[in-house]
Amino acid sequence: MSRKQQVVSEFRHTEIVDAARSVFARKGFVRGIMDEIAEEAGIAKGTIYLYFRSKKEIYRAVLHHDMEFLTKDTLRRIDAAKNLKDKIRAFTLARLENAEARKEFFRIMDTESASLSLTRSQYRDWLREPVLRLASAIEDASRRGEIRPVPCEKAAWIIADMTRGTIQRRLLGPSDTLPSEDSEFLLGFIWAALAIQ
Amino acid sequence: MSRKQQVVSEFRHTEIVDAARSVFARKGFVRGIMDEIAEEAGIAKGTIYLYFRSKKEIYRAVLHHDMEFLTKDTLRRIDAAKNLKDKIRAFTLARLENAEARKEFFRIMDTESASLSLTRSQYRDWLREPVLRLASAIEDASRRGEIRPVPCEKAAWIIADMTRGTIQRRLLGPSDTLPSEDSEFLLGFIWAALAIQ
DNA sequence: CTTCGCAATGACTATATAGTCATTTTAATA
DNA sequence: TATTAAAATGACTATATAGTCATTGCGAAG
Repeated sequence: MSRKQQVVSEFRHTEIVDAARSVFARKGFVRGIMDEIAEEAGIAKGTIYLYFRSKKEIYRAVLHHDMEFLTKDTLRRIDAAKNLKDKIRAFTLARLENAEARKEFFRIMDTESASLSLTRSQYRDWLREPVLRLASAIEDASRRGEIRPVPCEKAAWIIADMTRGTIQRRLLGPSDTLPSEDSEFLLGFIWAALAIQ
Repeated sequence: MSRKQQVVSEFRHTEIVDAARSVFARKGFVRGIMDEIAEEAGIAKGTIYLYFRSKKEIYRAVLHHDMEFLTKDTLRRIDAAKNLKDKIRAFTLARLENAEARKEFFRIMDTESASLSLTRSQYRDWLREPVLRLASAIEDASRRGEIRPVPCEKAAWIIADMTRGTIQRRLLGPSDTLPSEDSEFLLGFIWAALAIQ
C-alpha cells in the first residue's frame, strides 16, 4: 500500500470512528444505526464496510481508542505526582477533566452497556490498571505510616466509584462546579478518611 | 371484573414480570426476546399482550416493581436507625443485602441502560429519595456537632456511589465477603471521613 | 486523451423479532 | 350436557436495519 493510500485509509477510519462516537453517544448502540453514522461521516454506507467488518467492530474501535487514551492519561498523571495525596488528586482530576473534554465518550460509557457482552466488565478491565496503581500508592503510604492502615485495593476501588458517580452526575445536567472543585471535594473526603487521627 | 378474575389476572402479571426479569437479567432488553419471555413464563406469546401493551411496558413493570421495593426497604431501614452512623450502615446494608437477594434485578440495573431513554436517569430518580434522607441525617448530625461540617448532599451521593460500585464488583464474580463485611468496610471509611479529628 | 484498476456508492436482500388476529380451548352457567 | 363468552394460542405480518454487491466515478499511468 502506498503512503498516500495509508493516509487516506487512516483518515477514513478516523472519520468513521468520530461519526460513530457522536451517534452512539446520542442514540446508544442499538438505536445508533449505520445509515446515520454514514450520513454523519459524509460517506455512503457501503464505504464503511470497506474499513470495518461490522457495527460491533466500529463500536469496539470507538471504545478502545478512547479508553486507551483515558487510561494512559490517568496513569501518566498518577505517576507524575510524587506523594499519595497528589496521586489521588491526579486520578480524580484526570477522570473529571477527561469527562469534561470528551463528553460523548463518557456518555457512551455511562449510558451504554452489556447488551453486547462487552462494555461493563470491559470497562472494569480498563479501569483496573489505574486503580491498581492507586492501590500500590496507598499501600506504600500505609507502610510508611503516612496514613492509617486500610485495605488498599478496596480503598482504591471506592475512590474510583466516587469519581465515576461524580462524573455521571455532571453528565446528567449542566453542573455549576468545575472539575477541579469536584476533585478537591473528593480529595478532602478521601484524605479525611485516610489521614492518621 | 370478578374477584377470581382479578386473582388470575394478577397471577399472570406476576408470572410474566418474573419471567421477564429473568430473561432481561440474562440477555438485556434488546436481546431478551418476547418468545423467550413467553416460554419462560410457560404461556404463549399472544397471551402476554393480553396483559401488557408492549415489551417496554413489561420492562418498566419489572423495574418499577423492584425499585419500589428497594427504595421502600432502604427508607424504612434508614428511618429505623436512630443515629447517623446506624443510618449510614442501614443504607449500605439495605442495598448490599437486596443486591444479594435479588441479583437478577441488580444485574438489569447494572447492565442495562438508556438505549430506552429510561433506566439511567430513571435510576437516579429512584435513588434520590433515600440519598436525600441520608443527606438530612448528615445535616442534622453536622448541626449537632457530631461530625465535622461537610456538604451534606454531596457526601450522601458519594456514599451511594461507593455502595453501588461495591455491589457491581460483587455481581461480577462470586465474592468472598459477606454483604455485612462490605458494609462495615464502607462504614469505617465513611465514618473516618466524617468524624471529628 | 485513453485505459485501467480501485474506491465509492446506494438500491437491494436477508434476517430478526415485535406485535396481531383468526382460530381453538377452557370453564362458568343454566 | 349444551351453550356461550372469555382466555389463550401460535402462525402470520409488518417493520426495521445490518450487511451486500453490481454499478459508477475518479485519479493515475501511459
